[in-house]
Amino acid sequence: MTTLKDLSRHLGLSVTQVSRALNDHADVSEKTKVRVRDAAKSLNYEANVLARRLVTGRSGIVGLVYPTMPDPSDSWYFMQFVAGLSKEFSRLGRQFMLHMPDDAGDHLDVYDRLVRSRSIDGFIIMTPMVADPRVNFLRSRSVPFVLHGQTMDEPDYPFFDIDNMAVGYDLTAYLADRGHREIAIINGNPGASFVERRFDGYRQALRERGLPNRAQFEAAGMMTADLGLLETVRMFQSDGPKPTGIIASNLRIAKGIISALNAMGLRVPQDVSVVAHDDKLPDVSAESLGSGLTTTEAPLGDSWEPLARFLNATLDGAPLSEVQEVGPHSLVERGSVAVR
Amino acid sequence: MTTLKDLSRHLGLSVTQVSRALNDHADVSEKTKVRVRDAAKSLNYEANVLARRLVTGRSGIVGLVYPTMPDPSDSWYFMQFVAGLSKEFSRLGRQFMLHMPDDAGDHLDVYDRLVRSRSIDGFIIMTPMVADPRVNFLRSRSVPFVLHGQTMDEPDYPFFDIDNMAVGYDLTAYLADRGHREIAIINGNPGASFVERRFDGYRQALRERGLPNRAQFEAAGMMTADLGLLETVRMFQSDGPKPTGIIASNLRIAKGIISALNAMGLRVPQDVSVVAHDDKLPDVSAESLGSGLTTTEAPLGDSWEPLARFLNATLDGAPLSEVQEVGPHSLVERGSVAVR
DNA sequence: TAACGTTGCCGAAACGTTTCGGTAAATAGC
DNA sequence: GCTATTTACCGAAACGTTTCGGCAACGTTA
Repeated sequence: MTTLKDLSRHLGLSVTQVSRALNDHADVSEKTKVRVRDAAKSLNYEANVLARRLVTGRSGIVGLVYPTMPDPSDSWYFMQFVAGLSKEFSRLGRQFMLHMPDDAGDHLDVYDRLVRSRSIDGFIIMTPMVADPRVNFLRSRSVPFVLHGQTMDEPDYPFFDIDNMAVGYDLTAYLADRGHREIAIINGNPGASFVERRFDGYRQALRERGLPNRAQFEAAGMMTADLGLLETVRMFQSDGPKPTGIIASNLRIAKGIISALNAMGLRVPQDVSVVAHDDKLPDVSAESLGSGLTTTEAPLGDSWEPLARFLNATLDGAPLSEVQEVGPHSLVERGSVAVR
Repeated sequence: MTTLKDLSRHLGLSVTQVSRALNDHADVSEKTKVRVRDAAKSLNYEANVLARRLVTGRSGIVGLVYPTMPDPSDSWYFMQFVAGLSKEFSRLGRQFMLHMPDDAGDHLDVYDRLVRSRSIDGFIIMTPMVADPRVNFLRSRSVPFVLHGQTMDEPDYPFFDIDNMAVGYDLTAYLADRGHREIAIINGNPGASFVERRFDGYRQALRERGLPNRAQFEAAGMMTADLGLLETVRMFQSDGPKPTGIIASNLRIAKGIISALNAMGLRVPQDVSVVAHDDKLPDVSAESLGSGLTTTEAPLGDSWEPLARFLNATLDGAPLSEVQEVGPHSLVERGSVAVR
């Protein structure tokens, strides 16, 4: 394999100058640069990344620690995410590495080891918690990272997110403004930041309109059709008021809600209205649920490009203002809501 | 960050001896080893992989170049594969990196770049072709790799595979031995080694029994339910003899076959018998197809452990005999075959 | 006691880059 | 014509490991 030394010998230049020429530094004459580049090409020279990494102290690799083995139904999303990040980073000249620890937990030890052995330059963090230990840990070690989402405090780190509070608010307001007074929400795992933000939006919309905020109308859990089904049945079988409108935090939950309503002989939207947030994953579509589901939508698939870009820019020293973004979402009416 | 030098100063030992102690070399006294290990732990020392890589010339990273963006229905399998390899390698002290090139093709250029820049020590190669250019390329550069499958020639490389010829043979023989004379097979993409081997087994079983081997009874394509459906319809709508037994190369194809038969008013197994190979993927189960499908089975999920182990051993210099294995498969009768 | 193998240790070189500090020669300023 | 600046280059150090060759001290053997 050709090294810089070979090249320098061959050209009658110092190793220093050859290195600087190839890296396009200012104090190399244009003529020499051309000469060096030609020689590099003809000698089939490719820089040894291992040596470069040692001296720069950077591995050139960014990582994602995937917390759990995803549910089979999440696998398409997972794959899209991994593939998207992988490609995006390779386009940006970095490598992306996935780490899947065996056991559950926040895996701070995994981060610690990766950081200490200097094998990872920066991290992508998915679905952050309200107070996320990973964020605190990486911040304390001043290791670069980018969040898919935000924690609850003012973000002093790079992130890409959608306005989940607005999502919760918009869906609630949509139902309320059409006369619904008893509105339930079936949300994701408690503690996850996006879940709490959607709850916040939901509560704020209720509060502003003087509508009741009932504890038994707030459900949370792993976002599956089963959750939607079970929680809907629970709400309709317990004593007290029944919801006339239900908000689902994703389409799988919505699917479960609709199954439950059908099973109980309730029609959508005549008896109960249903709205949901749609991540635009290919496993379920809002059109195909019932006779079309009214949703807020924001494609999850649009997130990896900014995430990769932001982490990359951060590693290149970009200021915080350039690596924070709240992406758009929109409301699409499809007729799963009746006016009361 | 603690370095070897810090450690050696702290212990009053030479850097050499500290390094050798941590790497468990023979010429370090047991007492010193313990002392060094304790100090390393208490000083929170973790070897700088970048330096180690430079001096050993090895990146410690193995790679998989995933050829295409998998079909959504393949994503669970893909994820299992990636997760399995990732974990397995991390257990073995290596890191696993996925590369997903944008465009289709052999991606020999991708392999070339990864090899030349010394960023990957070895590769896992999935679904090899009968004559696989990647195998030839890596062999010519003497880069270690392991095959999930085999090419058609005598394998002089590490691999894990199942006996696909036997799979084709067993399924065919099972039908033939129950009186079927017109047996069709719907297989995977032509050129893939496992596909051709199953065809070979199918043909051999027919030949040995003096049964006709009709070109129109051999179908191949992307292994989806659509393929099974379309090819079944084609076989029954064209002139000439109709199959009384159909072999599906996986359960998705089988599902399509059964849909087609149902649509045409044919019953399984009374009118047409169906058997399949079952990879034990969680999206379809042999039990739930029709009233239970007779299959050969070999869990794909059992493959990544040997694959990782073999590549790892190869990198550590293990002889070929220890890194080649043909895994088991079994035949499970479930009553989708009628005796004629 | 002399020769010899074993044990436990060390200094220095090597891996192939990048970069710091310095230095001649060429150019510019006045 | 003299000083100041710019241009183009170089030697050497640094990054943190692993490993090669050597070397004392010690016990064993004859």
